[in-house]
Amino acid sequence: MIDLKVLRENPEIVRASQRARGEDEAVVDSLLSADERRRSAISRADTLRAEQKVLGKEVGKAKGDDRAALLVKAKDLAAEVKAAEAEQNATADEVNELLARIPNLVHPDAPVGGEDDFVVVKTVGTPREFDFEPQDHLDLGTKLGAIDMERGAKVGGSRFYFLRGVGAQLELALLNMAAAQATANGFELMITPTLVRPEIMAGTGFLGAHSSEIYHLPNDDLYLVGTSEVPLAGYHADEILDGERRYAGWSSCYRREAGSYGKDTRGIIRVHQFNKVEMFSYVKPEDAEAEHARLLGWEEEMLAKIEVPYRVIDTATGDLGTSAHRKFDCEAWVPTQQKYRELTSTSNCTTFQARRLNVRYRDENGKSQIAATLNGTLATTRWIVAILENHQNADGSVTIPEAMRPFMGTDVIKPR
RNA sequence: GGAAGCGUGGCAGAGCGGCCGAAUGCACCCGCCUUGAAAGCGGGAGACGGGCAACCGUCCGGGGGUUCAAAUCCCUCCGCUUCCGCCA
Repeated sequence: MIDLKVLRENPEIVRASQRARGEDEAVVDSLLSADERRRSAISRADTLRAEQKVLGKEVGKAKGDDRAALLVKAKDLAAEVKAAEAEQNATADEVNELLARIPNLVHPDAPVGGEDDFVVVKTVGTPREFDFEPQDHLDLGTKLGAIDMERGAKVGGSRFYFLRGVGAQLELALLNMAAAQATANGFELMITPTLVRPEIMAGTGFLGAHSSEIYHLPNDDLYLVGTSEVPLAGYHADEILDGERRYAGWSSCYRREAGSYGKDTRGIIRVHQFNKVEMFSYVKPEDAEAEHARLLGWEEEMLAKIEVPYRVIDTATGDLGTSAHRKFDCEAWVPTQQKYRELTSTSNCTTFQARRLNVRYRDENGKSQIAATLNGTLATTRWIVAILENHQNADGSVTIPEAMRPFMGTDVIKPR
């Protein structure tokens, strides 16, 4: 949630952010008035409660007729307090409900617009010229005995797959390489729960506009996570940290992909379940922007290791997640699509998630402050697409990028 | 799945319906003492909300109830522990 103080002192910032996202601006004024009513309700209830406290003590001391008379007064006051508290709760609920509808404030430098209005920050490497007709990742993967889509569908339905043999090895090599890099860079490796409680899912901002993306188990009221960002953000909920923290979460991720019918139906680009190593940082708000640049740097370090051409984009405001202040994606070149496709995504969520989840840190003066959270992808199953297609050879074999060989144990994988 | 018990401040751990935001110990901070430290002595220190402030209010797992008054009594949900059963 956003900071109410910012809203009170600078509502125009919030309005501008809403405009940039293409979201409702009127909610800002509704919230301002609800906040005003809430504060006066608090003040009324506080005053009455203070009176009640004093009177209650007198009742305790009084005897006989005095006591009876005081009791009558106290009963009336109790009724007033109850009414005032009801008003306080009602206005607080109203504020919270409106607050929950406002996504994070966007970064002033983020490009304004929709999905296609991103800005290319840079392009690294050049797409390879093939002297043969390149195969797509599914043809390659099938012939290599790496991907079994048909049986995936038989067992789990559409958008499910088996990684087998060298495919499974390739994924483990990739994720292990990511885990090793993260550890070397000071991240603590974490294997997280992939089912979480509603408060945690809501706290990370995924139960708002994008809730249809999320699997829910109604019998247990648990949600399947679409990224280990969710459990890692919840990890320190209701805690006060004594410094910054960096975690690398390894988990399976589950996405319903509702509303993407017909999109990327071939292969493992868009699937219901995949694995991912995700970086997650807790830092002071003033360090968040610098941390965001560092996360992007570590993503690029990983991309360099798989030796594929890629570009970095600054995502447009309309395409930001609820919690994101700014987002950079790294997109790898996919030869058979003649397109760049997203491999990583790093978001600066500023204090938005931490405020909902009540994650704080102790500042130099010993005061508690809301922390900032950031996340960024280090590797996912989808990376296999880029590796297979970019490093394929005319005979259908695939050369393993040098940095991955120690993790893979071989230089090349061949059709069976 | 059944049964019982428990959930209090950074940690441990007291707590009679009003004198409880809460004893005590440890840890922490500041003094004194000491060449320095430890010990000892004295003092300080929770979180959140409202207010320019003095100050006021809220918070004893969450929510609801009883009562003039709830950490304390009742209901409910969540979590933890133990025992039994079942399954891996």
